[in-house]
Amino acid sequence: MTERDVPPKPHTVTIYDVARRAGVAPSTVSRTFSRPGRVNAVTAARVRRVAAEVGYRANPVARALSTARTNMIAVVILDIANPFYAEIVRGAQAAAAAAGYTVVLADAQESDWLERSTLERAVTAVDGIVLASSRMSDLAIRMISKQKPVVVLNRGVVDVPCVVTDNARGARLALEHLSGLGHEHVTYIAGPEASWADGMRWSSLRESAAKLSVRLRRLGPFAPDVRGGVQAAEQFVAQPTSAVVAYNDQLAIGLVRSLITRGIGVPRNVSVVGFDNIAAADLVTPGLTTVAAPLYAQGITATRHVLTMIEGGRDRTGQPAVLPVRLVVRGSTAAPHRSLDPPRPGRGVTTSSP
Amino acid sequence: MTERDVPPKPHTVTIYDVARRAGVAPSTVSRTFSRPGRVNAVTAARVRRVAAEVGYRANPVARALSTARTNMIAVVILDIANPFYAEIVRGAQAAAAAAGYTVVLADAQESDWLERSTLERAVTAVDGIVLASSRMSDLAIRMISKQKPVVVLNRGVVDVPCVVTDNARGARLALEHLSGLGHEHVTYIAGPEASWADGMRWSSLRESAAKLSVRLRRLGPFAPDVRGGVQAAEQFVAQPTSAVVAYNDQLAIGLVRSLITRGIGVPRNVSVVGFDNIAAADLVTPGLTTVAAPLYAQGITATRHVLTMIEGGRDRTGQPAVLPVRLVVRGSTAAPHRSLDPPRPGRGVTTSSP
DNA sequence: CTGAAAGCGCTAACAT
DNA sequence: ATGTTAGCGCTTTCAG
Repeated sequence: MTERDVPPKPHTVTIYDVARRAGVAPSTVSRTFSRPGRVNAVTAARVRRVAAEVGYRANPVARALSTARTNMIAVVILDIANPFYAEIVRGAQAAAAAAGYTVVLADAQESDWLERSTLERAVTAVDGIVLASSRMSDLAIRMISKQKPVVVLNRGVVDVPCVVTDNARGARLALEHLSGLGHEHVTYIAGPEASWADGMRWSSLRESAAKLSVRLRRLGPFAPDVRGGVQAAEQFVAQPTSAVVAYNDQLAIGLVRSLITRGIGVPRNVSVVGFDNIAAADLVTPGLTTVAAPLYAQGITATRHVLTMIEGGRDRTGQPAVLPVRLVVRGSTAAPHRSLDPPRPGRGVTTSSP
Repeated sequence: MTERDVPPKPHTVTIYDVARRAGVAPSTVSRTFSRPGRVNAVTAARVRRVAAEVGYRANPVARALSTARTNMIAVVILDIANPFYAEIVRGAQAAAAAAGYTVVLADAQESDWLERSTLERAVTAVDGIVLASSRMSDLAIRMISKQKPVVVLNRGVVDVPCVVTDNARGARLALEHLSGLGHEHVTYIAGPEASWADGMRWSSLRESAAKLSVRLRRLGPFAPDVRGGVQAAEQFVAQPTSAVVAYNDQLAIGLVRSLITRGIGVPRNVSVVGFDNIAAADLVTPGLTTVAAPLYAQGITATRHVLTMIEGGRDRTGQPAVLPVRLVVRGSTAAPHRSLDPPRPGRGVTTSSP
């Protein structure tokens, strides 16, 4: 019934078909598409017309073989279900598209092994790679970075170009906000041990805590998702503080939800601030105060960077590019409720942990 | 300082290098990898050893050019930020990987135009395509389906293989559940007009309503996200019913949230059931009762199907494959609270809309 | 079972 | 500005 049952011979139209029908050499057809300007305007026009008529479509594979460029870059993410990556991917896609590149998304599903094997296959087929958070070792990353242009997001790896957010400033902003509100004792809900960002956030928090005279405590590590936040709540309620900073928004959201379920008010009894500013941060109740990361910009920046490297630009393996952050204040933070605040009143004075 | 500054000649190791070093013909090396069995066991072993030694890695592009198979399939999704697709993609990836294929994820960003242009480029570079919900017209889909194997998810398109969920049964289950609880008047919060699934759900709901003697009303269309649910709430509260069925979980979640904010209890005053059973359905409070779609299975099924078509299998363009659904009952549904239930008591008796 | 040779479709020097 | 001629790295007949 449909026409598609008929043609058993899907002979692809090649450059030669067009060349013959247009009365020019194959190379001219090629040039018309890949090197416009190096061909007479009217000839080019004719070629294009014929190409359109016969429905010619350049075979990207053949082109790739001869140019050694696939015009694809791989963006590796840890978990496609994590909303954190959505904006990053969008940015990457936008930057890539603008340069004529296609993004191949690889979901590592939080598995170091899967990430490596996926990359193993991909590395040969793409021109560059953006690692949007990686579970691989620095060594492994450095290794593949020797084969293809690689830039790492949200993590510092020696000898490999990186783009990170200003975790130090973010941590400071969060703590200053809390301190300004009157909180003197805050808990940090840590993310995965292997997370570079977690380390940065914690150490910056410690520094700021010292300066601001707030006592800081750490709980964790926890999985960086809502479930992890629920677990964190269990430990937290044992000896609560009036404020908490969580490794990321999902952890914070899980914590808040669990706290509320237990009858502990947010921000009435506990103020919570997260990191990242994922879309959900604005949807939960109360809205989550969080350190906003320029997700889209991260994707753009990282991708532009690989693109530059691909085009021959020197991989300025210097300091990582650091993107600015800002504090988005929503409903999850408020001045402490004296009655429930200091677990051990009269004792809390200054200093953070050593 | 690093070794990578030295080699200005990244000469790739080819089949020829291996062949020479192993003392066999290039074709033998090729066979060793692509056609094992057609080569003497010990020769093969030697080749493999040498290959490993020199770090040979087959160039997928060259292979693709000569075989006309890229071993990649494209999975097109509407919105990477929509959690609905996460599991589908996982399933697709699993099925693809099992068959030695790589998934290229294309995010259409809810844009018909972007979807088409992306596909335009991808179609030449992949062996098959899975359209996990598409905004394109049936005609456009049918068009590309003539160039490459395509299977459509969650939508019926004539002459194109599809895999859908049992919307009819899902709608029935939802309504039976509500009816069984004692609800006699339910509102359907509709999704996008262009959604095939929305049409199916609505018509099935109508049928079931007639049989169960529940009065059914429709509100919408609304964007299929949390924000849409919030909007729906505004209209809903004007003339509420004791129960509502939403086009999808996100809409339901937005509705519930908004209702609670307005002081309307769920399920105390209004029972809500969604569709899809996305991860968040189990995380919100109260948990969302929903018609669970076998997301992962959808991805698997659709992908296996394209794979079959790619391998030459006849594209059984018959009836769409329909996957089973089940009702997951959580906290968002309960027996109606007589006091607030029928907007106009004494009137509600039977029949649904025509 | 293994060699030799002919491309896959396109681009990239060389020539003209 | 356009035509010619080699390949890119791999698979695949076709012989031996």
